[in-house]
Amino acid sequence: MKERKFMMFDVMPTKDIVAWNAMVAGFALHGMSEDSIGFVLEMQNAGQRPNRSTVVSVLPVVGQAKALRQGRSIHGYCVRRYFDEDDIMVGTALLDMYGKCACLVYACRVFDSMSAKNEVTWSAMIGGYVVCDRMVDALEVFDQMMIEGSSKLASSSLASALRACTKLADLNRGKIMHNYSIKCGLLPDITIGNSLLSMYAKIGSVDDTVKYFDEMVFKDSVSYSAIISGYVQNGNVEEAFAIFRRMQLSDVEPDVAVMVGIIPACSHLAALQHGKCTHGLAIIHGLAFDVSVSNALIDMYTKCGRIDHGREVFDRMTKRDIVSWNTIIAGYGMHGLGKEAIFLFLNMQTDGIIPDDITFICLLSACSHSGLVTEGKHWFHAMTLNYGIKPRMEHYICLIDILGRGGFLDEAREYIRRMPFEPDVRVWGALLGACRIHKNIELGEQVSQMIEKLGHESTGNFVLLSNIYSAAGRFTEAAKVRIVQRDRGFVKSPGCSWIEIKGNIHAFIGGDRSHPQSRNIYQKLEDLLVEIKKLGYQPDTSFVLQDMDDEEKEHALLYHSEKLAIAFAILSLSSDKPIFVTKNLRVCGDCHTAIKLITLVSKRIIVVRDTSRFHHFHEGMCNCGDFW
DNA sequence: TTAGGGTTAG
Repeated sequence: MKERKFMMFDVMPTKDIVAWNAMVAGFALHGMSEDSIGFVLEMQNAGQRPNRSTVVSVLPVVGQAKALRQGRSIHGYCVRRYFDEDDIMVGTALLDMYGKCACLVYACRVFDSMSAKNEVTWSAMIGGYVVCDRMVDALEVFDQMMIEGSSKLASSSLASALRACTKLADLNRGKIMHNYSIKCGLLPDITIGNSLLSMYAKIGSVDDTVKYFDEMVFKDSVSYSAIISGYVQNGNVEEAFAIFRRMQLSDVEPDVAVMVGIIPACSHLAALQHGKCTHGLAIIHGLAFDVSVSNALIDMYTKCGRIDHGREVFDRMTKRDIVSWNTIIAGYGMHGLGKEAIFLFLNMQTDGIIPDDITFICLLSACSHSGLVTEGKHWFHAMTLNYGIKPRMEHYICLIDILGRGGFLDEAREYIRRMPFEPDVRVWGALLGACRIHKNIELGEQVSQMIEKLGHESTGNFVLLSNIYSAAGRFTEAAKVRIVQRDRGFVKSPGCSWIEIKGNIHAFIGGDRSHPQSRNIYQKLEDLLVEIKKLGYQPDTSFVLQDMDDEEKEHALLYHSEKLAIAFAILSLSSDKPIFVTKNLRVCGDCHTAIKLITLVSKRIIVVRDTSRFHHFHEGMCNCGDFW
């Protein structure tokens, strides 16, 4: 505010209400919420009474800052001065502010009390429900508006309604709105165009999306980021890269949102070379030092196996937000570096950032991956006692995971019993996973029954129970579980591992012989098997689900996708290069043992990312301590 | 006074 001394405003000999309001609106326009709100207080101190225009200028800023306390006091001021009576603009600004502050009860109260509403009022109410994740209600208000027909249809209302359809994955309704926007002539509106594109990319087929994208007459950076992030969130990573390349050939410049959309595509593939190229592009376009882009880069590097690069990006940031800290803490957790994760958690607070509920999920999962049972329990309780954050289902899942992996199955069961809300299938799933690790058949069966009662079986849980039986040699029961799984339509997705060599992704499925170098790969694997058997490797056939004879089982294990990817990497990379493999499922226990020994015979460092974490294999050891 | 794209966990 010091610079203000030099402003025109300060040199004005007399300041009327118009001048004060212009300043409030000016700060608001530049997103300077604190200054805008502060100025309203300052004008009152200077003896100037805010009028309707002041209120209408400052309320959107209050909403943006989610400053409910100030918003309520402004509301009180409006009531005292009768501004809220029959003034559509004041009423709309108030209800919009309440909506943005997630205070829907008040938003609705203002909305219902308004005797006259215009299209902006309806739009603000629909938007309020969308902000608060109440999509069904948002669409109900939209319908009500259409039935009443007293206001014209604002494109903002349609945009919010389309967003509700997207969140609800309601493609049919979205398509109806698409037709409706054509009828109303709203399609050329870029906001509507991009909302439709975003909807198709997030819930439609790739064909639908490309068709619509190609039909768009005008495309801006929002169009590109909408389609790219929509694709990435849906797992259509290749298609996202294709659109990104099209963008580079177009005259549209990438912006922060485009970069933040495409960077996770590299993380999905664990494609470090792609990630580095994208990082380079962000630097060229002057976007690499943006907080959100840096956050996405930290995430990308940690998920591509390079926690060191992630840390470099983190250390170089001049400004960090809560996402930066959560991302780096989660990164250390994933790499099994729990102590460092706790150290950073403490550092973030000295840096003035208050941990949120997500921070604790990152921290607890870090404790789980590092076997830090005492620390995990401590932070779970401290979260409520010292930080006032009530544990959600996700926090319980982490806690059960920590206790379960650590072998404290009874304690985990007790925590579930004492939960203040009903545990969902994921909580039971965490306990079932622990039963698999610690081979506790009795509890495993009980937990499976609980999961069945909930009626939310998933493929993963069937596989876990089947594994528990197989590990105990009870193949009849294991087979029964698999039959039930098949009859109920759950299909186990095939294990797939991939590796990036010189910027190309090579993917392998178990037993796969489609790779051009398949013969060499299988030969290499046979050679490795001979070598590691000399070191005492015995195939752990309990990880084979089928009741085959031992020789068959050994073959099924030998050709698991992660082993194929590693054999190919040893053939393709010079011996000083670490090998990074990514798998779409958890690493199998037998592969885990085999890979430890492979690091000894091949003198390689092997890093495997599975769905849960990173395994750093080096000199016959894995940093997960054999719990994952 | 309203509206389109983005990063963290599970």
